[in-house]
Amino acid sequence: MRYAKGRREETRQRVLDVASRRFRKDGIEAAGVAGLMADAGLTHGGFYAHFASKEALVQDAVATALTATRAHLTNAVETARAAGGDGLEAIVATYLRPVHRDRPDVGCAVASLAAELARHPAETRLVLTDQVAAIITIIKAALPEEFAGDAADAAAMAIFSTMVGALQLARAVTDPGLSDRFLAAGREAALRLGRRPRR
Amino acid sequence: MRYAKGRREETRQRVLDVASRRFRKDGIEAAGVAGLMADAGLTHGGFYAHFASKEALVQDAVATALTATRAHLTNAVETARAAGGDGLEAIVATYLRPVHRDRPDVGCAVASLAAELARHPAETRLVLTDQVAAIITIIKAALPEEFAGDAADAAAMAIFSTMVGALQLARAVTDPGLSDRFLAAGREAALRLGRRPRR
DNA sequence: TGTACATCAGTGAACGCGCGTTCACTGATGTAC
DNA sequence: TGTACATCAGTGAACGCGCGTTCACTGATGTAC
Repeated sequence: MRYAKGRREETRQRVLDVASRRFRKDGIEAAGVAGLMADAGLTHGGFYAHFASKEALVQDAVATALTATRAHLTNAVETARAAGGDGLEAIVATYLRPVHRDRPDVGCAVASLAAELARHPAETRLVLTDQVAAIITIIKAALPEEFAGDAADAAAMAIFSTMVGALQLARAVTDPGLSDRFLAAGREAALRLGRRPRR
Repeated sequence: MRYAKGRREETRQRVLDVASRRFRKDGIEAAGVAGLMADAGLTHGGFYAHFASKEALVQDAVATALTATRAHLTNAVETARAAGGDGLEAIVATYLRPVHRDRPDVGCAVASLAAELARHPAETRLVLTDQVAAIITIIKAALPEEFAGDAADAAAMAIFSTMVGALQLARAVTDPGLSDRFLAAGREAALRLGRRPRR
């Protein structure tokens, strides 16, 4: 049957939303096309009316997920600054919160998928690269004025690396106390990396 | 046929070595039992004479891989100290070397598999947890004397988080220059986290 | 020492299942007259 | 305004393939006599 005007785009968005959550929760390989479509209330055959391949969906889903994560980070910075607080503190507190550890499905796709995406085609890794660069820019903008140029880039990259690693370790480890300590150690370290070195 | 005395253990080790490399290179899910056995020069049916399940192999392979990684780190510390150098510098330089980024198959399984292992059964995650704790202990022992107790643990956990995150980002990103800068930023940050805060 | 037999690592076919993708088909809607 | 028809998102069966696991079987070796 032919469907009403905005329906096609609406369906595409629904599949994209389902995929971006399932990929982050279960991994890309473990989330099959048929299951994603079922979650979106459709049968699997219709998938290719919206995406050229599963890999094309992965690219769109990674971009969608990380665009949302960037919005969360930007919003955290703005809210903190409006209240007279520190932008970097807001980023670090948001990223290394227990709820972020416990809800990978709505969390940062870099933490949940970077290792898996490293094995994907260059086109897919390029999407990730652009998103990572944009996140680095957000962190850089939240750094104190003392940081400039290459030093600011390096600090932002180190802070992001620390947050990604700490979140993953907090998720992987079975001991809840150790998990909490990875989050706390990551927060403390990320903030320290955002201060001007005293040397 | 019945085989010579040490043959069973020899075969088991060969499968384990193949698995620990393939898991790190391709991911656990992407490395199938049949393929692993073929790489070990065997047919897939014999797999269950050595391992109760693929998950049991995963547990052994993760332990094997990370035991080797711990040995590399310990060795780097000892070699550096014997030459009058710094233990932490040796760890950081070893971990965030370009060759480690480019050879995940023989590298740290935490960097390549932490996110995937976070979705595995508790028994498997426990193996990872023990190995992570042992790595933290190695890093802690390479810290300056000023660090003590909880502060030393936190510093070691932050340093490991930074190294894991930086290595993953260096692997995932398509831009070689950006990749190198993630390694360099990670090295600088990890070393800074290993110095006593001046405040 | 020589012979008979039990052992068991390894083989290869088969199990049911899910994977990504293709394709002939459906049928309510938008468009053309 | 009313009718005929083209459109195309979505359906569901089918494609070949690989997955983890099971199982009857093989046959050189170690053991028992």
